[in-house]
Amino acid sequence: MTTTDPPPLTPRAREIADAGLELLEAEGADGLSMRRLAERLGIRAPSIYKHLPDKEALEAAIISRGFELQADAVAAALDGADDSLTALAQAYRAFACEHPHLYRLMTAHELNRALLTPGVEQRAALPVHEAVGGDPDLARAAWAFAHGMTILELDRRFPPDADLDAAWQRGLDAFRSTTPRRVLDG
Amino acid sequence: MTTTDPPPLTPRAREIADAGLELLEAEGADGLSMRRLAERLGIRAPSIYKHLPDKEALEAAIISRGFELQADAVAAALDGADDSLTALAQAYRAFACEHPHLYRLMTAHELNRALLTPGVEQRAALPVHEAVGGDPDLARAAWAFAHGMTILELDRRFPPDADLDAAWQRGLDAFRSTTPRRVLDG
DNA sequence: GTCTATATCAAGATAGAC
DNA sequence: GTCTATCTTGATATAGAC
Repeated sequence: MTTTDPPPLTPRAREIADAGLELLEAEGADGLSMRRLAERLGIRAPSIYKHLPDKEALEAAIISRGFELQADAVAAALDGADDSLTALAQAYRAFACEHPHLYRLMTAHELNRALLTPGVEQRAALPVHEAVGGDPDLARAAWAFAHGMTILELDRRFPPDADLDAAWQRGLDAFRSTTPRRVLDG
Repeated sequence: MTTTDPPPLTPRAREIADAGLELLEAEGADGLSMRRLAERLGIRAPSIYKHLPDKEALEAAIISRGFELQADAVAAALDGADDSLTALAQAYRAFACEHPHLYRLMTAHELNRALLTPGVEQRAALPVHEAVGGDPDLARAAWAFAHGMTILELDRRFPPDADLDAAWQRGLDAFRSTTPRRVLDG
């Protein structure tokens, strides 16, 4: 199977996507319309279509940028940390809390990967796989835990008095106390 | 603080909400409009407003029904099961896979609890707390894991070749191998 | 690269008659 | 309990001039 990478963004398309990210962070996904984005850029909505084919491409550009920002934030937190699993979890949660609308756009829908900048999603996912010792099943379980904690917090699904730091601790302890399949096999 | 429970639904409002649930399951959240719901009921959209104040109330009625269905499904699966954690996880995942649009509506947004049927959300959450031995922090961590696995599967965020059964196993093993705080304290 | 003008569509909701 | 008629809003997107 061959898939074609999306054409790289022109400089102007990048500017538009950056403004879209700002708008998303300020107003949420509902506020991210072509009209409002144009308003923020000081142009009219139809002009955007000269640089990006449609709204899906705009969102994909924003999501790609989000994965880059997330990977950078996690890499910085992991640099020199002695407890990599805790550092990873803290960085993951902090990124989402600082960019809640972006995190939701990145995670809370199906994703047309063909529209993303190649490799960005994998780069963002890599630290989780490394932190659990390379077991892909365990990595997926740990990611699910982190995403669940994160999205439920953002959506205020936990009781207001819930101690989320404690819940994170209990979950991370659980994943620490289990044995990677790679160890059992090796 | 006193909060007022929503008025109970009239029989006709229940019929409308039931039809709304069917429409949601058939067409997804985007298909759940007042117009299309009316069409399914053989009436005109404005008539709905004689029975439910607005769309938010309709959604709350559907979500309340969803919690009831979920609690029933989980209770049935737990009845007589020897491994309650596994049975709970399987029932949770199965419910979501059988009612993906309903599960999303129930979980993937903020929730105005004041509009829900009193107690339904707590009843649905109770089995998780019991399965982990009563530690609320551990229960929240386990719920986050289950929700993360579930919503990432529904949104097709795992690689197509990922072994999700194995990932569930690894996660459940992790939570099994950890020590409930209640045990440490007691 | 941006504009005006417009097409197309669909949403939630209300007023008031019957 | 349902109807018709309508309001209001806002969305994505295209054609074609400048």
